Amino acid sequence: MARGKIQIKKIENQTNRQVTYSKRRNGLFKKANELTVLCDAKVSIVMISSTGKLHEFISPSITTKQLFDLYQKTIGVDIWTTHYEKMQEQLRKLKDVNRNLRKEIRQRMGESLNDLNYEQLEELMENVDNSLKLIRERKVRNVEEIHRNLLLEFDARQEDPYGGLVEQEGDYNSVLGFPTGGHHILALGLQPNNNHHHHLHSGGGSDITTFALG
Amino acid sequence: MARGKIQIKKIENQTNRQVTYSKRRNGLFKKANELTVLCDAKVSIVMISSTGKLHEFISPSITTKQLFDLYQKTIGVDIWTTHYEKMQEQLRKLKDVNRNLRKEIRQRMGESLNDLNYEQLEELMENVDNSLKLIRERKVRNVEEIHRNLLLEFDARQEDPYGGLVEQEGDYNSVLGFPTGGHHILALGLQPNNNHHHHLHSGGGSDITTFALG
DNA sequence: AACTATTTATAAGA
DNA sequence: TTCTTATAAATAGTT
Repeated sequence: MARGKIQIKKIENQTNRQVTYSKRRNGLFKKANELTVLCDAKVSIVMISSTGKLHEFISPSITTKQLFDLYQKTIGVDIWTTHYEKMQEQLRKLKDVNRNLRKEIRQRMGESLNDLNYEQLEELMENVDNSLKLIRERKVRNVEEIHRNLLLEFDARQEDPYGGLVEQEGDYNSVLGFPTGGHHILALGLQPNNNHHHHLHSGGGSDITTFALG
Repeated sequence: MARGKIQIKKIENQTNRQVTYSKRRNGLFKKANELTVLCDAKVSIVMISSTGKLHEFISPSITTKQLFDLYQKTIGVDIWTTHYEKMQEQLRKLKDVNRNLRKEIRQRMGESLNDLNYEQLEELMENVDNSLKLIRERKVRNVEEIHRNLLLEFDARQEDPYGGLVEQEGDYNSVLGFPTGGHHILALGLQPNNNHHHHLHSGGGSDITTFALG
């Protein structure tokens, strides 16, 4: 738009393209800022260059998060889906597992036995009978020995209070051999990525920021 | 920028402000589109006018959601914290419950008894002993009756397979009276809001869209 | 990063 | 909202 008109098509020369990107980005952000002030509007601009750099402009009166929240509330697009879909799946599976655990306990307590057929009932009975023997056997042991073990246990548990995460413990599988439907608990890495490069682009208390993609 | 220079400050006359907003918004979107094409960049603009209308521009090569995902991955700031913080808390509590349930089962099976003192061991033994009696008693019942109950149960469970959600079942509380730390599971409403008003702003296969806030 | 000839955006008016 | 147009602002090509 100066020293000659240009066609609006991709600039093939990479250097030219980057220079133009930089100049026009500044122009765009300046315009966005003017619009913010003149019209009392809220503007968010996020852009990624052909080299993968991320730049953003955000009106001073709002945060990007707030605008994103508003955006998703207004448009209804499930922006969060990819992030909480996995967690919801994990939650659902944990609830299933807990449900099965509760059921097993109830059965071991002599409740909810209607779900069991005769063979399962017999199996359960033998299992509980055997458990009772174990417990009784244990009970008759010297109390001092129990106490000594407790102290040893206590030391060990200082480092690993619960013996690992649920994921490491694996799926719920009934000791009585009830089908569990093949549930699988996934390990998820849901911590925010923090090893980013953070670089303030424009001075003067502006809200224009530049980030490098990981 | 024409017929006289203007100060970059809020236009007080509302009509003027809206006219300027509309004109400059078009200008900004045009510039954004040129930048997209010329420099092979990806640009997202979301803006909210002083009257609460939401407008957006997005480069054809990407969706707003993709750019948002990329934004959060790049910047890593916990934009989503408020959304998944609650879920993480819920996950943590479910895992606690899960852990306690597993522990109780192990103890009922005669394992992990070192955590128990003598009184608890005795209580457990009596409990299991009583459970065994219940199960044995049940086992001697007529198999036909069991079968009849099974059929009745089956019909009932068609509607409500698991008898309610974990939330409704309440926290885990050991039947043996172990402390649970007062855990509380929260119910979350995390469904995206879909009752939005959707209105295409610009023609010509553009990616410029206008939304009215609910 | 600066310069500047030109193109483009737009404020005010219709 | 759209058009017109004088003028301010942005910027392509150059240094």
